[in-house]
Amino acid sequence: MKEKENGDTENKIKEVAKRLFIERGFEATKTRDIAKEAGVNIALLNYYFRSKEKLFEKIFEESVNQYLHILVSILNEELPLETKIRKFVSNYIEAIRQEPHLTLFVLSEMRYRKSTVMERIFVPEIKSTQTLKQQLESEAAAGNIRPMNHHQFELCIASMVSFPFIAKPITMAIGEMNELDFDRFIEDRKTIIADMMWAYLTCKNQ
Amino acid sequence: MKEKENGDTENKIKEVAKRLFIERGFEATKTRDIAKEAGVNIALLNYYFRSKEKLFEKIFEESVNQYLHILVSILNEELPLETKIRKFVSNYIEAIRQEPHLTLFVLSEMRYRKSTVMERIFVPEIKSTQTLKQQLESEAAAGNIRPMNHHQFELCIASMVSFPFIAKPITMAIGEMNELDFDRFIEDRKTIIADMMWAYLTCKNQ
DNA sequence: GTCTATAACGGGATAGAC
DNA sequence: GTCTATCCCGTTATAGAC
Repeated sequence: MKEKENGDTENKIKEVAKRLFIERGFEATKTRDIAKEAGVNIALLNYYFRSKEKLFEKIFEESVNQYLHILVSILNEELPLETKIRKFVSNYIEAIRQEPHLTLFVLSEMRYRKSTVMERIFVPEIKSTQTLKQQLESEAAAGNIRPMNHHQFELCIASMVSFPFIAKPITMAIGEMNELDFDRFIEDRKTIIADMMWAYLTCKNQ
Repeated sequence: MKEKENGDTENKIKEVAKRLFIERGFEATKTRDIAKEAGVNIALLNYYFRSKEKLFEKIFEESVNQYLHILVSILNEELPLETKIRKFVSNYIEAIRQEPHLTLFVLSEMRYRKSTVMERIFVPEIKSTQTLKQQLESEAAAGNIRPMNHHQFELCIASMVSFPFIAKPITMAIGEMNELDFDRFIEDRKTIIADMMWAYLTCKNQ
């Protein structure tokens, strides 16, 4: 009876599969590679998950959930607007740093796979975030900031935070950066992005 | 002798292949699909391009070039900074509208294919764009704008412009948009993005 | 649960006729 | 140049022993 120290083969497979899927995408990931790196046989993948497709769907759904929890949790906190923006940008960046390939993975798989994940999970979860919207509206009504569509607002932040990671090879090549330079570049961005959003909302000299 | 009205089979193949590669990526695009949609046989692909790999490389290189010409041409024009920003954002958005899948295609293929395209073409082309950099520096020296690293500046614009297209399905779902709504949303962004960049650069009340 | 062996299939590439 | 037929490999999935 073979018994790995911590037992669970199923999790080992899923863990490896997740890493490979995220790095390479669905098509480029071969079941053989997953099995090999997990130290088991292909037959086991099918024993636990029935098919490559099913295994992928499970992982994709988990990834989307993981990605969402990064975002949503912060948005509903009770904080003054400027503080919230700064905290959100900073946490968002840190979260992506933990799993830098996740964004591009989700976006590229989303494009030609008509997964039901989006309607089932993504949209409901995101729409639960109404606090920020109300905050923008009331601050604008009070004349403290300029009025702004909250979707535009959110998309600006999401863009500026995640794009450098999505386009990391290009960013690094153009700026002639090494890994350390890139980290510093991203660190600087925390302030820049928050300042920029805040400048736009509050700037008087238009 | 079969002669199509406009002759060139080779171009027909390349055209179809380009569309499919851009829509689906390298791995998910099958030579059989290309041949079928081009109305020819697989043997012809290899006759003209030797292999799927070679065909792809050619198309990928062309796509990168196409993408770059969108960007670089505007950046070197002699225009006042604010005008240049507004024109750049607007033209960039229009260019992406012509080929909305191109950005995600280039970025996702870039990630796990160690193509030589980037070092050979991308970097030299982008680095030819020094005008904007100098402009930012001299305006800052004159006290007209706040000092800002030009890579950060460029990346902010590129992010906010291209991200909504990369994440189009998500953007549309969250905002409950149809195609027309999305177009309007993007149209609004032209002003928002330019205003935001300009507000950041010139805002006094920090 | 885990393995070996093998079935079943799909996909890229080529030979050779026209 | 363009086709048909075919090869051959890699990949997914399953049967069946342990």
